[in-house]
Amino acid sequence: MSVPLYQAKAEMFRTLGHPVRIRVLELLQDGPRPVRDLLAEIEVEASNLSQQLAVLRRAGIVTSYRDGQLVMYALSTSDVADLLAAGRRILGAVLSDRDGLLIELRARGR
Amino acid sequence: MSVPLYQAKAEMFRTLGHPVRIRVLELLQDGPRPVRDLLAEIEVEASNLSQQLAVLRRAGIVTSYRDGQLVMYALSTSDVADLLAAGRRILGAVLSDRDGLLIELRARGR
DNA sequence: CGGCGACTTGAAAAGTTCCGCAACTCCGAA
DNA sequence: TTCGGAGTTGCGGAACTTTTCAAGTCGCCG
Repeated sequence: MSVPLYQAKAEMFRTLGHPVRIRVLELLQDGPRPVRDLLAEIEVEASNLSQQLAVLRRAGIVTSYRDGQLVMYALSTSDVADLLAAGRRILGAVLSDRDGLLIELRARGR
Repeated sequence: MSVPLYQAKAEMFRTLGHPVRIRVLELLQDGPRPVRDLLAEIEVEASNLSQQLAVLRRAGIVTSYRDGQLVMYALSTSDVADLLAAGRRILGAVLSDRDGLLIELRARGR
């Protein structure tokens, strides 16, 4: 066992710590999607999205495959959805006194 | 409009993405603890630990208070424990997928 | 009061991550 | 075969984080 467990955990959380990556994961919660779709929903350069997807792929959080001329991405495990849900709950708890984000959180769930 | 929600989420995950901070949170899961204790369990300089604690404090994930000559830290919400548990599950899923792949590769002599 | 132990803060150096650009690969259609 | 669309990769500089060291605060004991 070369990498200590707490370091592997830290790496995993750090992998989620980027706005584009969070948005990708939220979109993938509803099922696999082609890069084209992700690109249409997230305002970012193609090369930037591609780099963020590579980060998620390297961490083993998503998988990709080619379907004809499109490249599809999917969550590698549905546990990711639980993690995002737990994150949402903490954000709710932490923001509950200040910052109007809480209202947005309740209204949209994402 | 304040900070977009997906950015607040990303910041929260980024906050957890550091080995020392993960260890602190794991130790705090069993209840409040003084800095002295944390320092004894985590191999790091006092000033470094203090900076990491400040990061967690600023993010609202932990709270601190003074008790006599000691400073105590505690999780600000028990939801943090759920998040760590969800992280652990994903790590398990991701690592076992990798192992599975490794075994398959070995079996095929590639 | 003065010193000590327990922490925190500030600031600079060292280390990482992010981002746009250009160059690339790959597939399918003409 | 050549073209174009869909993605990916490499690179360098800007932006951010982490670490370290020195100096600072705070409460307690003698």
